[in-house]
Amino acid sequence: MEKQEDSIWAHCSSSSVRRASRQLGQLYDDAMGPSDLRGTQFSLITQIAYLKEPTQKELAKAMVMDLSALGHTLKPLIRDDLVELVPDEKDRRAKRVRLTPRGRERQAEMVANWQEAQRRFDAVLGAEKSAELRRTLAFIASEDFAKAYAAAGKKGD
Amino acid sequence: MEKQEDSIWAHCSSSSVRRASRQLGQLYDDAMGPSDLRGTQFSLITQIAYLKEPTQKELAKAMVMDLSALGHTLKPLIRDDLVELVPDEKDRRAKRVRLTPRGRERQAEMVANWQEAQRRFDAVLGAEKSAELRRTLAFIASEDFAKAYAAAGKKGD
DNA sequence: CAAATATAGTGGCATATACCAGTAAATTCC
DNA sequence: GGAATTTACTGGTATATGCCACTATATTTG
Repeated sequence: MEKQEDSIWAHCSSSSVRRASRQLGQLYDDAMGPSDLRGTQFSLITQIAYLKEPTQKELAKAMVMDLSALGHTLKPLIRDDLVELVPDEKDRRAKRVRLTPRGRERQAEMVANWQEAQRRFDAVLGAEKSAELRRTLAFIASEDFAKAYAAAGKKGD
Repeated sequence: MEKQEDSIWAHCSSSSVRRASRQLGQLYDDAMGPSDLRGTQFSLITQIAYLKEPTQKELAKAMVMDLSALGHTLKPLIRDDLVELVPDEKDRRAKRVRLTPRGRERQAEMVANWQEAQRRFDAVLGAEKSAELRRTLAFIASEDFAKAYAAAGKKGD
């Protein structure tokens, strides 16, 4: 009981993930070269491209991000004319997120840079472990995980 | 080559880690109960306690965090009298980070809450996979990893 | 030892991200 | 169909985190 000798990283999954995300944020941003686009922004516009004009709500859910956080994160991209918000036809509350031509262009340009950053990652960790890690993290980010996590607290809480 | 059909989460380790960290930030903060202390702050003061009065530089390194980012992050904790900065005796440039009595108290109080949050995590992912994940993430956060990552770019770049 | 350089921190600015309190539009319920 | 509720988003505030420029102190060098 007096021990708890080890660093928190050895025991806390949340802190471990967070710390790794700081390291990778740095490494990927460096590897992707001097672009005005951050790694976070690249993954965001890539997700927008993938979802093809999602509402903010849909995009936030895919990103596992708070809706208002997403709104704030979009602002610099809108300011720089990479993204625009267009009101939904049917639901006038909703606004769809769309890449501008410039946004599509920048996204496409960055793909090769991202691939290089990811190639390095795979080279260091190994393609197998890399893929396995992404699967595990995708599960952790899933709704199923969140539900199971909530359920695991029902009794002990 | 035209494909790239899958979502970015399936291919980008950095984005995957980041997205999982958002989810876990939420889940842990919820599970740790209504405290004025965030999960990030708990892990920070726990690391301070572990290192026993580190300099900001040392602490930043352990956290894999930018020195100035650390400085900013410490401010609310100093304001709330959980942490204090004391000039180092020998090197007057350096300031050591020390928990106040109140800080030690709050840290100790939160340990049980954190354990519950972590217990849930292990329950959902499985203790084995959980431990394995933390090992992988600790490697990713290590200097060895950063060096190997840099080296992996030397040729292709 | 004095000048040049390196190190530790600070402050300003920018993005990332969350919570909460609105606002407006849609949906549900008498 | 109009009131109550829910949903989608906005804006404000706070923490999280990084970069850069600057300051103060230490270390290295000639």
